[in-house]
Amino acid sequence: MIDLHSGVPRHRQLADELRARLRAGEWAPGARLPSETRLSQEHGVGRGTVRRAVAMLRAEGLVDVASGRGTRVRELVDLERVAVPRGAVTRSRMPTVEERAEMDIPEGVPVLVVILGGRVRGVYPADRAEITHS
Amino acid sequence: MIDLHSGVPRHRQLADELRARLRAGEWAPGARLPSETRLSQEHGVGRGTVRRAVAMLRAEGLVDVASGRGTRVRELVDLERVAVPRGAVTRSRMPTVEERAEMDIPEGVPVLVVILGGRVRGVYPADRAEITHS
DNA sequence: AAATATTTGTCCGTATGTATC
DNA sequence: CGATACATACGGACAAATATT
Repeated sequence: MIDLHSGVPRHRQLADELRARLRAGEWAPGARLPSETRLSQEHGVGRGTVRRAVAMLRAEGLVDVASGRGTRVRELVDLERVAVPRGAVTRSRMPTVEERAEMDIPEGVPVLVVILGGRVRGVYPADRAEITHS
Repeated sequence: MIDLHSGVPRHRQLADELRARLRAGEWAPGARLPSETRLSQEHGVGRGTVRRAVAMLRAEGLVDVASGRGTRVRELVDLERVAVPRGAVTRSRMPTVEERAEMDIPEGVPVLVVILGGRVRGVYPADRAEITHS
């Protein structure tokens, strides 16, 4: 329940609640969450506030949102194993807009950057790849 | 210049412009960008639109925003080297809210997750650590 | 130290557009 | 085609944090 006088922003309270319910498995991967309008009515907040809450979950990589189709729990795919040799260095960061477009990386998904000999040897979306050290 | 009829959302156009100016080095790390009100006036868009644009840059890890203090270019710190043995696996994802609070991870910064023998051996903020394979 | 100005944060209502069912 | 659902954008109003005078 959202407390209007707790000092905690309403969109944050709503995000916290939805996150907890997601973790509890209330919605299976691929399942749809209630619409923004519905959440707005049920929680007694404006739709803008709902959108801010959902935006947080998106940035955390928990859900996918598509226009006209609703908000869905992100489905996990098997990770491709990328083997790297000794001496390689792995970093991570958020993708550039160009990378997101070219590699079709959804919101809230970082990239793994493999560096060897000071040179970038590969950039991999973290929702589809993991680095193994051989 | 923002084109009202290009079909590209205005907050995206503004984010693109600011990102380009950031890349060009117009503001040094730690320097302040113009205030939201100023950007709003200069570009002829509402403040809400400016905030959405800046929110994109935040999610990309490019800037830090603090209430009353403005928007600043994120400063890069030296990366701590975390050495992992052969057979280790490295993944990346966005941190949970708990991790963000406990480890003081800013917006737009993923975590590196090191797994060994199927068990999580470490979680490191990607703006302060890199994985080396020894 | 105190008052004032600036700057970001929150939230609402409203309107319109676009995508999907 | 209509109904539903998300996307964009504005304006207004305060609140809270910080900076300035």
